[in-house]
Amino acid sequence: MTRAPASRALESTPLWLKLSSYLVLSDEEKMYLADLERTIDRVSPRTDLLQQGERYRDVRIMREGWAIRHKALPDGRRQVVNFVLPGDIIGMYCTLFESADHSVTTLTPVEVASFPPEKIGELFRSFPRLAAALAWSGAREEAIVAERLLSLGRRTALERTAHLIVELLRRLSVVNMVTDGHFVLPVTQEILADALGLSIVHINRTLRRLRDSGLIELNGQRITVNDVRQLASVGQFDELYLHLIRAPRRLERAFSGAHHHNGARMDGENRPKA
Amino acid sequence: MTRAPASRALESTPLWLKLSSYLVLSDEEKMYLADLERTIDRVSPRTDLLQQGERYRDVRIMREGWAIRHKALPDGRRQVVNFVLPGDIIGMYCTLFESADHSVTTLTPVEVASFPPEKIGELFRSFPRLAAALAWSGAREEAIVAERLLSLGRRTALERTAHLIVELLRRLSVVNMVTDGHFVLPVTQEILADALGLSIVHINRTLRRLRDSGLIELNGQRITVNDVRQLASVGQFDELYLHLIRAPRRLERAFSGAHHHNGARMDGENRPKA
DNA sequence: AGGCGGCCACAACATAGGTTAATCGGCCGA
DNA sequence: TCGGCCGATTAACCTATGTTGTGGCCGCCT
Repeated sequence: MTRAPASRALESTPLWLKLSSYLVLSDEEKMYLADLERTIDRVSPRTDLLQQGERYRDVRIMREGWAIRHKALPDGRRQVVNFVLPGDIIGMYCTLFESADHSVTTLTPVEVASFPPEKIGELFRSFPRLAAALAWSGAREEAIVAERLLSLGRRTALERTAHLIVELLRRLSVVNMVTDGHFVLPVTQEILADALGLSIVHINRTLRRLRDSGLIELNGQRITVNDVRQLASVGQFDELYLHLIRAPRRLERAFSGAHHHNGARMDGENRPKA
Repeated sequence: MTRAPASRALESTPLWLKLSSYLVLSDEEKMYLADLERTIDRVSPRTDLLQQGERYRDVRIMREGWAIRHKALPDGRRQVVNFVLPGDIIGMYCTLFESADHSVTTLTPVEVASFPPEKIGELFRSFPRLAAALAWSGAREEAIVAERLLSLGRRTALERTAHLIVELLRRLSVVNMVTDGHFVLPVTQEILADALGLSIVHINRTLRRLRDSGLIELNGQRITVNDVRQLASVGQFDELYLHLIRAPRRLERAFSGAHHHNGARMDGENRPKA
């Protein structure tokens, strides 16, 4: 793990992009966020950022690369709970727990920022709108896991696989990682299998079917989605669960501090005072 | 739905019991919590407290009875995401989303409290320790869903079923709903099937196996767990994911407000449970 | 260059779990 | 009291997915 200076503090980081799709945030908030992303580590592929049973440390922001959040059974069976993509947060509520009930492992070279969990409290106090945006990001993660539960419980292998591909497409779009319907999927079939609750052989069969039907193409790690509509329909994909809609108006009342009398609007370009 | 006056405002509600297992809270905090639970509704069995696609309204606290959180596919297949037990919160972060991606339906007569979501912001500002405890409860829910994902993806039918029974036993214990290893399981086999991603027939077979092996007994809605250890071992149950351990010390730094000088210590007279 | 390990691919076979269908008992409303 | 309905139970049969095993490709090390 290499620690490196932040090179693009005031550029648009993936997290910033993601949060911006939800809430218009002020420059001041952008600066605070940039500060959270100041301490940066570079991590090699196939490295654990966190291990099941281990004590939690810092909160982390994924800036670049892919990782997986996964849980293992004592006998080695493994389930990938979710993919960690640029702009995702790792262990946002880690202070609340004594130790981690899952592992996080990098798939590619990764760039992560870390900050001490106390910052979260500070955030809620001083930048409630930003905190709300982060809370949204966290709640959305839960929604994604719940949707994957629906997949594993009630969708067939073909449906699950199609659904996952569309989900990744949508999530990656938000952070500008999709061009013309294709993106890099730095994932072995074993990992896909562990994410979808299938055997590696069956994932292979299923991908073949999707390729044969012309819905997707695979060249190495690049996947091209030829017909999103149809793929989404195969996977019974309904993007409601991604909660991509902008923040509802009522958010202001709930999260902005009553002790900040600045009249800031939740959906405007206004900003609360520090 | 009948609205009724709160009858036991200052008694120990299930939520209070649950939070107390995590954090020792002050009388002031108890009173604030009681205030959140002041507006109470009674709801009949098989009633939706929330419907997929519907706009979110209030935050709710389950005080009595059971409900399920579930998601449905357009063709009717259904997955139960989680059981909502007394002391659980429904839609804690509901302000953040425009509309619900799941439904919540009662299984028994239910007593729920409702409060407007703005209270959550107030909570974070004025009662940070209580807010931390609620955040813990929410984060734990996510952990439970992730563990169920592991079940559906990688555990066999027998393992899943055993695991769920032990999980319910543990969760119900915290709110004093278990006596001598037996509790009321107000659930049809169809619901169990939908929770475990199995067919109704196969759940039946599986329960039979568990009964035949003497691990559990079923009489109507009462289930008796004869040998928790062994049942846990069948289900590869590791309670780590329930995060039942008392709040870590570092919590105080993160969540307590810097502008609050109430002298309450985050870890009170706590000690980790054996 | 040769060998090795990781990953993909596919065929042949095995099985956990799904489906269909029939029976039974309990509860409730007419 | 008599249906009628809902849920549990079980048997017989079926299929989606798992398992085992082989071969091929490619990159990497020595």
